[in-house]
Amino acid sequence: MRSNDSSSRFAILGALSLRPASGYDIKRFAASSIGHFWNESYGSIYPILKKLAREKLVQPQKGPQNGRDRVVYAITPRGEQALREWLLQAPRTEPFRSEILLKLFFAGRVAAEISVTHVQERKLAEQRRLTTYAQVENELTKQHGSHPELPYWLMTLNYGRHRSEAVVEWCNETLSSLAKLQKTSKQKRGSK
Amino acid sequence: MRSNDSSSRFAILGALSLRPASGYDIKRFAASSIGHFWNESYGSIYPILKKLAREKLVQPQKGPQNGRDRVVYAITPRGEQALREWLLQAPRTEPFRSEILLKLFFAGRVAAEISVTHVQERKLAEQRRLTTYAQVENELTKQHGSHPELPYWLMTLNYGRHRSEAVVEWCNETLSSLAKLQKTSKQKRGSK
DNA sequence: ACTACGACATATCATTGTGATATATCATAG
DNA sequence: CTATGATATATCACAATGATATGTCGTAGT
Repeated sequence: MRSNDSSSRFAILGALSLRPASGYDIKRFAASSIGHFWNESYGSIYPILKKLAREKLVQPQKGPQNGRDRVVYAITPRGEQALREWLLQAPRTEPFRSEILLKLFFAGRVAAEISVTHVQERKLAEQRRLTTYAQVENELTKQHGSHPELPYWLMTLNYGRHRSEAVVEWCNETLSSLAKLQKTSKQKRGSK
Repeated sequence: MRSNDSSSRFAILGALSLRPASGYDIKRFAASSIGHFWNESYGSIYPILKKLAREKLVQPQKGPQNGRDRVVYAITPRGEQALREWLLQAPRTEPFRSEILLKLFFAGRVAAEISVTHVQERKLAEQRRLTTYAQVENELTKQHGSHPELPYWLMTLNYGRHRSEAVVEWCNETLSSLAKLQKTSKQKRGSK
């Protein structure tokens, strides 16, 4: 029955609590701001917006706003209330599904070099993320240095930083483990 | 068109590459072994098993095996080949959707105490995970100390350890940030 | 001998989300 | 004046979840 606990609707409601926006705007907001830890696809945004409108949690603003085919939604007081109520609930434990770990678990079936490549690529990706986080933090503090919500934004950024650093560290350890595995398997082949 | 790239089918194929198993067995395997980083639900396991059987990547073994309504599947050589091919492909970057971060991003709308509670609970959960990982590592090295794939299993465990440690560290930093926020907001209320 | 319970086993379904693609408009650079 | 790229909404097949239904079997307790 409970069809109102989807977190997506609250991500959208949250975006609208910052400023009125169209589905397209929300997608771009999701891609930039909260995009580091939250994704929304058009496939959910537009249906959810209509649903929220039916429930009077958001209001489509009048008329074609630009001449464009643009529907801008604004959050209603009821919507803000719903958002606050959701914020009170304990967040769900995030589902954790890692394909690289799944492959590593079964990696005995292929050459160790394969895993080395995968781990190296992952390491690079996380390092790129780290530089992105640093840039975002810089711009954020410059442009919104006194915004009252800045501390919260920095907390989410800090999460990403810790996470990526941990993954890089893990990559290093894993690469050295894999190197050892390669050595011993070469020894075996050599002694045959 | 490409309907053969679902990772779930390879998780199942991987499980069957260890030993023949029923859908129920696979679910239990997923819940224990790879369960720390991979979940499978009955809703995918049974349909996928049938699909894999149609594609001759697995073979249902003959007859009711126990008197029970049990269908045990074994991987075929073609299935092992498909598994190895999948292992060669670069793993997808794991989708990262964190509800606690989403709530934190919008947490300015509610009292800081709310966020404190959420973060504390998360910290406890990660600490519980860490003790679990330690136990699993212990049992694994005791019971399969010389298993050739043990190093790979330990790599996946090590990932979980790094990740949870990073989250605990983040929780500590976040809790102290939140404490500061509470102080300053009390000051404001006091000076009014 | 009976029965309640928990483990075993498969199946199904509504809901949620993704990612790709289709369609169309508008601004602007060449 | 036309090609391109940003803006904007919509749709769909596919994937996955998680809850629930249905039933069997072994066995512990009475």
